[in-house]
Amino acid sequence: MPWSPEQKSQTRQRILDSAAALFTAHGYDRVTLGDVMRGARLTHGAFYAHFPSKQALYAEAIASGARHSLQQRAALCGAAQEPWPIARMVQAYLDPSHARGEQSPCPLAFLVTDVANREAQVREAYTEVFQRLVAVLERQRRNAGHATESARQDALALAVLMIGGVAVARAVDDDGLAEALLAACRIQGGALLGAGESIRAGVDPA
Amino acid sequence: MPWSPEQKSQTRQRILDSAAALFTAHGYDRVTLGDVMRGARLTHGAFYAHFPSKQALYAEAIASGARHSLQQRAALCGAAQEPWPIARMVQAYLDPSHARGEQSPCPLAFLVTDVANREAQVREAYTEVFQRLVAVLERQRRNAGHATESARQDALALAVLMIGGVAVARAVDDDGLAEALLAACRIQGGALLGAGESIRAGVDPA
DNA sequence: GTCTATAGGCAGATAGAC
DNA sequence: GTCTATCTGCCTATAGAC
Repeated sequence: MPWSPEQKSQTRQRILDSAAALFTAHGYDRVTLGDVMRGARLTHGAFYAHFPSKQALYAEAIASGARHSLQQRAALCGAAQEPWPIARMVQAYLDPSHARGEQSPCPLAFLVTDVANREAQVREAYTEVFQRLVAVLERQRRNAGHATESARQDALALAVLMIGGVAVARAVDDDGLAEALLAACRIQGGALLGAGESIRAGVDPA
Repeated sequence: MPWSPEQKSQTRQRILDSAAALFTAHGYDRVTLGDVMRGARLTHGAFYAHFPSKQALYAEAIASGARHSLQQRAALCGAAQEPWPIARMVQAYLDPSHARGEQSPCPLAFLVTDVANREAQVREAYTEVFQRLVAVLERQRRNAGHATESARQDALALAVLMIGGVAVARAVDDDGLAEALLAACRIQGGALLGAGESIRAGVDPA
């Protein structure tokens, strides 16, 4: 059975997709290479023809998974939408369905803690995707007429609110609490984005 | 060599302290029972005289560690301090030294992701401590004259900002970025607490 | 490139002497 | 209660046939 060069890269991509889904859902240590390869419809022996180690796969899976997740979420809130497509993206990010792991969840939130103290490769991948998210949020603030420094501060706080909100919602063992907490983040996030009256729901931050 | 009843509970506490420190720093899977027992100056064989399983130890370590961490942080910002001791506590929580793991770090932030999808025991422990933190923040808002519902929303968002801020700062591979992000959270957290002019540092949100 | 088989190591849990 | 020794199973990584 011959193998075309593009067939290999397709297989590689299948492994990567399987890895992104599994790692994001369960964390690095609770996923075995056997699980990943099974998800890619292969056996574990074939792994090392595509990646040098589990750690390397993890780093690539984070990069690939986060890009895919953010792009999809951005696409869902289409560029051709109303006044603030980014505000809608933030709301979608903080939706309970995302915290439950539906619709290609974001490794940034699902793996925050899992990444700490891990090899340089992994943390670099995480950092790069995080910077990308912050940049998107920051541009939105600058376009709304805010000073560069202030826009960056708001963007950083908003990114933390998004990631932290989903992460804590997932950690907590009480659906009602999780939803209340996500709602609070959506409101606070809306305020931070300056979406103002059109999104806020009757809060009064004094 | 005889053993008094209180000597056993002292030993148990040593194990618990060792476990809290190690789990918080490295996460559940990267810590072995051998590590924990070594930290308590015992050998691994003695473990099961005190706890039924590693998971049970983890749950207790989270509860004990978080209580200890929050109490200590609250104590550091003494009850006899200026107008808003809680505002000071929030600032201390979001200090880079905390994110670096100094001064008995908070499992709530260091283990957010590590706890997801784990046994009921573990998530219950996490949830209970989280509720405790939110309650403290919420009372502060109510005492400041805010409506109950609004106070709870603000408290939830603030808790997420604290936990998420420290977690992301730890995940990221860039000290400058980590500090900028923590600073943004401190400012945003100060605003959320209504600490206003006395803590804010020249930001203009609007 | 993919398979089966296995090397090699590690860690949770248990047994039994003291 | 604490120790040493061991059982047991799992997982990363490699070897070698196809």
